[in-house]
Amino acid sequence: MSSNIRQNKGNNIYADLSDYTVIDVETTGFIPDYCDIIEYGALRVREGQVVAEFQQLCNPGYEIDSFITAKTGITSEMLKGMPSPETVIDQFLTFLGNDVLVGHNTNFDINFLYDVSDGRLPNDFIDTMRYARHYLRNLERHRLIDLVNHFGFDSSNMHRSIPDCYLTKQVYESLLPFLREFGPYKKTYRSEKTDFSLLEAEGETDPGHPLFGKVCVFTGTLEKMIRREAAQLVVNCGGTCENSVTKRTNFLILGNNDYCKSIKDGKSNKHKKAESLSLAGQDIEIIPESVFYDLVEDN
DNA sequence: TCTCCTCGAGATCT
DNA sequence: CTCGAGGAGA
Repeated sequence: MSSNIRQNKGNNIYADLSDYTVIDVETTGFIPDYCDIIEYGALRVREGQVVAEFQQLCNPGYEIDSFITAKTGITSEMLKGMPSPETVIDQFLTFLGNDVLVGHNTNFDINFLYDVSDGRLPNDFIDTMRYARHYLRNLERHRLIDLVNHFGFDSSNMHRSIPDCYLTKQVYESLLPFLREFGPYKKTYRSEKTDFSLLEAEGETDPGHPLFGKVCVFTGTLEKMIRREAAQLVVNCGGTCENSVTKRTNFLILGNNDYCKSIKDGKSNKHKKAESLSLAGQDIEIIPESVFYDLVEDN
């Protein structure tokens, strides 16, 4: 089974559910083409309560690597006499039924299950990692362990399928309030991402602040935050943000543009335009990101 | 101005 | 894989 064509896979969805099934599989490695499931795990949830569990160790037919044993605690010895992954998949699919499947980095589990079931896995699924990356942007990392710690759950018993399913359920429930408040993530184009005109100041603005009444424009990738967050800081100081350098522009904030292949001399088109406007006498300053943060914090 | 495209960076699962 | 960024083209 080719791993990059999984036509009948379900969709990765945003949904506020109380009936679903949590899944987690342990495997011999990352790549479905070369690795196998060694443990199935699932929890059927109805009205928010676990009403059934499915747990089964499987023997892939070869010794498993020591680093898998170190990670999961599953040894080759434990798998002796266990059924093969292929002989368990039908029971597992029956357990899943038509439920939406909840997991952490669910694509990983789905791809293994899809392949071993020969494509009989059309269930839509929910990925708590994706939710967390969207709603908990301030977290440095979004591994299951990071979310478990963030929400204050007990992480002492991780890396087997059933305990991880329970933790994933708790994490999903903890992320639902964010979904309710902010709505599902929508793929947005720049027009929405960078429409800063609707931003309102959080708190009082200081007319004496250097950014008060000033028009700011960003170029390049900011190191410390996305543009919308930086734009909010500007608005909090009484300034506004726009998307292109014009005769109104007072500050151009330079992010990192190293990656951009089309920029050959280290300066973006916005940068060049700002320089020419500056030479023409316009009140425009070109400042690096670090200076920008000093400015907005100066209040 | 708005939409579509491409590119590079970074992250998660065992 | 997803996401944010600039740029082309309408």
